[in-house]
Amino acid sequence: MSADSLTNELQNERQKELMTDSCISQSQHVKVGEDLEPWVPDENDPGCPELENIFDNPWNRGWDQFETNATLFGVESTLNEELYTANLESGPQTRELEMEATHLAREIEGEDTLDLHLFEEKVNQSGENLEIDEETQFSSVSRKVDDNGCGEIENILLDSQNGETFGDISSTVIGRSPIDTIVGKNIDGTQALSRSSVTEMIASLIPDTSDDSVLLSEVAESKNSNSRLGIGVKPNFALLNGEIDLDNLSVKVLQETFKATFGRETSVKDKMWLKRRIIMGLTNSCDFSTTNLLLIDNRVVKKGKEETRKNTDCSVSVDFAVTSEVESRERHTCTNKQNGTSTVANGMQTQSYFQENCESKDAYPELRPAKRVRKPTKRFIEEFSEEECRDSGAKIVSLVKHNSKPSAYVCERPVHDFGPSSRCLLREDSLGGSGIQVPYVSRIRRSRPRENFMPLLLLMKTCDIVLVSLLDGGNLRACSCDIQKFQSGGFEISTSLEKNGVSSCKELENESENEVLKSGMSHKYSQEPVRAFVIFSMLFVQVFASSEKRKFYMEKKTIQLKRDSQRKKMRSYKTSSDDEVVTVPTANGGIRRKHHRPWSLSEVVKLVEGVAKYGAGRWSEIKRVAFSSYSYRTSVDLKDKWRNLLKASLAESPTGNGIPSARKQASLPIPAPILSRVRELADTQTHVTPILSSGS
DNA sequence: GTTAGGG
DNA sequence: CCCTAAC
Repeated sequence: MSADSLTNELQNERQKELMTDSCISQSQHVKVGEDLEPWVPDENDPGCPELENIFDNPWNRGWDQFETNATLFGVESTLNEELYTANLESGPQTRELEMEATHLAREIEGEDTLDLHLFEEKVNQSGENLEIDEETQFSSVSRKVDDNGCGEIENILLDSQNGETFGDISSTVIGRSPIDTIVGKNIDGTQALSRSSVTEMIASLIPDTSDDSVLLSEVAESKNSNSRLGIGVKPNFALLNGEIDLDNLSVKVLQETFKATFGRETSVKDKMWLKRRIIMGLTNSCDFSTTNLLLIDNRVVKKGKEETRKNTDCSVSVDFAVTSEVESRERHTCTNKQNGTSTVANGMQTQSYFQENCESKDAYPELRPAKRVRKPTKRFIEEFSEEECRDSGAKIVSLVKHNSKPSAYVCERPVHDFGPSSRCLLREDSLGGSGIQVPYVSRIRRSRPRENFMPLLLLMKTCDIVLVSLLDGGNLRACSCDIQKFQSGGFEISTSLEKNGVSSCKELENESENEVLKSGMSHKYSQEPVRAFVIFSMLFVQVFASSEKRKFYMEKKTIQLKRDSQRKKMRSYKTSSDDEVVTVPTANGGIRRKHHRPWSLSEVVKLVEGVAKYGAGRWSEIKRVAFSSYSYRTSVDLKDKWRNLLKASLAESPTGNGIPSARKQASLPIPAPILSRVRELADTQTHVTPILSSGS
């Protein structure tokens, strides 16, 4: 076959491929553009065996495949329905289970949805008019649904571009329920913020939109599902009530804690993993043991006996302190668990504690993610947070909107409130030009979460109540606030944002945006403001700010701290973290390695001495002996530093001729004597293994 | 849990 | 300084 014929062949082939139906039709002289008529089956023709739904046809009604099989072919069916379906055992529990199932079903069917489209469907069904503009209805991306796990990234993205993006969203959100959840814990068992006071507080916080009333009434009106909620196996966070440092726990204990937290065993031995999971679990779970009042996702959840309703008409002043971030993550685990453990069908008595957290999502099927997707790497998140840090230059407190009524204050607390590293930060770019300022959240570095988490945990424990705003998914922040007395007119917000080293937001990855934190410290309710640990959504703040209907007069105000005792407590907590988090802005504008801590000469000397004493490689030993007071220097750090020293010593004077390295001195130059000592040690100690032989 | 080595 | 395989 010649090359030409081959190409011809190919061309023909290609032409055939490119032939369209119309081309073919034309070639066969079929009229192009002829009106098409639908095919109608012949009325008297029963035999269309290829048609779908053949059994739906009238002439097939009542056709029994088994019967036909038996008569025609003499085949008896052995089908046993029970082989494929579970028989419900009738017993004492069945009744309850059925009732619960019915209840759940009713709830699911009756529940308001937060998904715009489902909402639309519902409204359409009920024949009402949906008063949402088309743009919102069809064009807006529904941020509520985090169905692929990317919402998190998205939230981070959103976070960094609040200004542009949020305006859009907030309008959508206002159309829905602005606040989803509040969680309160009563203080001494007799006095607690009542539902209504909480509701009022939220009512005050939320801008007036037509939907608010609906929502709030819903919040106020305790759902009758409460009874179901108190039961079941709860995570035992009593384990975490004391001053337990997760870092000091062994893997075994961590595993036990994990079990207590999640209600299941784990074989994972990775400490860090365990710690993170536990922390997450803690963050996300409801511990009813110390909580009398919970509002979860539009529902008031009450524990045990009736809570008192004393403070119905007190007003609230929120004093935002400490901000940190809670990133939403892995809430899917939660839902999955829920599906597995608390369905009625499996007859399990154990209700997963996820029940509380997730059942609401059952009511919102749209909230249930389809599948889990890999979460962004820590590096990714970190890079993002770095960008964010640069972008939104943190400012110290600021004013917000002005209006006739000075009802809200932005307050700044003394920096020393929660320790030396405290800072008051707000970001001003977050609210789409509304002018309000949002707490600036410092995202923290990837490792050593413990330093950040424990203070947060402890802070939380010093709080009297825990408020969780569950708005839209994702971007949650946590802070602690003082809530003061209510006045009829409104409320006071005094905001002070402090970074009290509680920056381990990342570790608090909230598996679900609608989760509950507890506060474990009981506190007498007195004239003092109630301390609240607040987790709020950035979107909430957005909504809050973007409403023109309710205006707030915010003013900068510094208040005196009232809680010396607490401060003392915090201070004592503080001592445990002797290594404060450092971010070093460099001269050329960037941010340096977040935790760069230059080695001091004395440290180097200590290290060299340590190596001389114990030998290179006994890093943990050296760490224990010589660096016990330097908690930020890990054995790995020592090893790294020694490696660098060795490199430096070799580069500096490989043969003692003292040629300075071409590499410029990044930090302080190591004195030659030390370097020579390093070399000396290296020589004497690495008799067998040649160190860094690759370089020479 | 610690260390080595790559990044 | 971080990460992680390997010990």
